[in-house]
Amino acid sequence: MSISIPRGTQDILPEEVELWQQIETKARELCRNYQYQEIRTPIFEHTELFLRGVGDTTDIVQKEMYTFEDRGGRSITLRPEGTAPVVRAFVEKKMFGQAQQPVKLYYMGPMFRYERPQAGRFRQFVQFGIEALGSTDPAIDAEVISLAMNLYKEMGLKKLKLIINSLGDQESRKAHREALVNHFKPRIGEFCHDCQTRLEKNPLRILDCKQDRDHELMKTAPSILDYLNDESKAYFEKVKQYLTQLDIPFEVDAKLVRGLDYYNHTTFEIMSDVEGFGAISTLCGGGRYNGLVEEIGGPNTAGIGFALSIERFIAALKAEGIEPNVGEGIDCYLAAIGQEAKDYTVGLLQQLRLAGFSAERDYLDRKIKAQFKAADRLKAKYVATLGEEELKNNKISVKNMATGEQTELALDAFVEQFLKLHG
RNA sequence: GCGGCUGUGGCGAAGUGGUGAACGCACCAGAUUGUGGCUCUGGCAUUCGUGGGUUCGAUUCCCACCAGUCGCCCCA
Repeated sequence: MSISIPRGTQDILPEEVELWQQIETKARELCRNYQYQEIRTPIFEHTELFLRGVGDTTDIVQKEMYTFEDRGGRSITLRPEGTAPVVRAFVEKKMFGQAQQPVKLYYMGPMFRYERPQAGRFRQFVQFGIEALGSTDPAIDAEVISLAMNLYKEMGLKKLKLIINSLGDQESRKAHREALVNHFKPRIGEFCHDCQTRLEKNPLRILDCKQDRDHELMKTAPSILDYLNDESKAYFEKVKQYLTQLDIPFEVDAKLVRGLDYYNHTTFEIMSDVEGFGAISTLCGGGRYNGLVEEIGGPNTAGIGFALSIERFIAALKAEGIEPNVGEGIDCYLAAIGQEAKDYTVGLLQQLRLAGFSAERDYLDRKIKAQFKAADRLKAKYVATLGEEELKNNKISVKNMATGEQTELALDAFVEQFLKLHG
């Protein structure tokens, strides 16, 4: 073994690519129906974008970014998530001014986070995500959630769990934040080191702490849902109403906070509910981020979106025993005996392919028997054999591999006659 | 960043401190000198992750490192 693949990355081999493409195709199709358009942003951005966009108290920024200095001395970061880059493009290309509003975008591509790999976690992974910018209608929250749910369902996943929460607007968050600080401050010494830091920076995330989850103050902690002002409460109710209307079951979890700083109002997560799935069961996460566009330097614009990982999608499909459709066999394998015949197949092969058939031949100078074996492995529907006899008589033998039937076609009209035979 | 487990041919997998490292699958060849899927026969690891140590001797014992894997933190 010489050089190996970098830690946390993976080669997706042809066999596996089949499933990837099925998911990608389904996602694009769904986006078309929902009227989300693809946007492609660079794989790296100025580090500053993520510091501002993702939030400098987050784990992503604090310990997971692939950051380096380029030759011009600029600090560059491989994108750890897709929302900040999309918002950057939205602001920079002034999409807030385009005729079609709200602006509904989707992206699909690799993201990078420097983490210790484990089941369902990679250093390079592929996210599919959508963003709807410029609307505060709760119906679009439901639309975003439903797109993700429908993608999973259409690929065959059954065991899904949707969890939603509302963090409320600025005013509600502020009131809740104060209540949290007052609640934890007197006894913060009993909490883990991280929580002590969180108290000042982002007390909301204390609720998310797994280490101190059993502490009595956790159970009595003020719930965000009790601090939503009337407007926020009404908004959340409307989102839930639409989800119900769409027959999408959900669970409300007031502790669902999400790791990124920019969220407000609706947050949600879709988890796999399959027995024996890895420790990481979150398939998709998202939420509303009404202040983010302004933070990045654009006009006050509402936004909501989600991101899901294709790797975890595939893991969930496998956990539920869903197999990709196996590829069809090839139409014709050209077997040849003797150099003259082998030379002749070069042209025939091209004719077949240009006529729309999938066709293959032997390139390892194998014997006829081995060529048939290869054809069988390719699940060839027909094998056309060309030898001295055929060449002499301007014929080519064509065998139907399923029935074993063999017929002869005119060599100089092979493709036309094969077209009829193949149907 | 921390912890558990693992590291033998293309893949799966047994094994022992001491001449030649089971077996299965896959692959290749032949039986069948121009025809696949079945069967039979034969072939296929100067070598047991890397480096060091213990020993007369190590794939097997010890240490370090590396890699994989699962979990913690956190996330997609």
